[in-house]
Amino acid sequence: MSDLSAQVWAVDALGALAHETRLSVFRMLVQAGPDGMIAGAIADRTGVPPSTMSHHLATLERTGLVQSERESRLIHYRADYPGMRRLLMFLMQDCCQGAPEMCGDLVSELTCNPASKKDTA
Amino acid sequence: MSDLSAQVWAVDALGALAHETRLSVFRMLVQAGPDGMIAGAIADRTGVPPSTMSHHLATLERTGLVQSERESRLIHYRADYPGMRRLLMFLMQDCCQGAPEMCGDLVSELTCNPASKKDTA
DNA sequence: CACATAATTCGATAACTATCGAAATGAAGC
DNA sequence: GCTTCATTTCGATAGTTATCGAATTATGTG
Repeated sequence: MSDLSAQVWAVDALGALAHETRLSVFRMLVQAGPDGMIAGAIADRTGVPPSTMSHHLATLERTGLVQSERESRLIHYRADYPGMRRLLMFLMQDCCQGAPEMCGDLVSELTCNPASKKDTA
Repeated sequence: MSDLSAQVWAVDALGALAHETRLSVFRMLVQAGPDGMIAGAIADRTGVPPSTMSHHLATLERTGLVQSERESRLIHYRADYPGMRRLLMFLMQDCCQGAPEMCGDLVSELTCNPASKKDTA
């Protein structure tokens, strides 16, 4: 049962990331770390009008890829790490069936180049 | 340079998978293994008319997630493993920056539960 | 070459998604 | 309780993507 509805969710989550603006925002929020960013700052930094950005953020939140929290007048958005992890798990496990040609050694490649290319070969 | 254009490609590839029919087809092709499946069989098995399926397959192929090869009158489609691997790499490395909360231990979870849930918790 | 079969491309229509200004909501501060 | 500021919701329009039958191309067979 989990598999069919997992796919329905995955289609939605993939669709949420399948947009230039939304993918940039998600990456920006990953970079921003646990504090995330304020809605207005996200709109400013991307040059997208607030009402448009609000829709994009709602799309990302609806699929569980970002979370929001109001702090007085400001709304903080942050990347939802478990949500993204769930998507990666779906792709590797349910979709690719863990096939090593696709999934193998991915993490060790990351571990050797942890999120920056400063480290020389 | 690679990062900006990698994102443009990723948006396309994510969009290719962000469709119920196309995601099912991709999973079906992973299951089918290296021989892949014939176009008509894919259409039959999903109940989607051939012309519609042809568009979906073209979308998947355009983004490098499947490959096709003609064998006389039949066209074989197969999952493009390096293409999917590239997408997983993008998501883990460029998008998530290898953050362990999202990317950590994914492969070991796969290794312990290789593509089946028979194994109890 | 006529024929049959596999698949694609064309073309029109329907369905969905994106965009953004204007109006509404929510939260403070005076 | 009026004002201001941050953000969302509404609503209309534009743009993109999906769908599928009909026409076309590619390939093999008698």
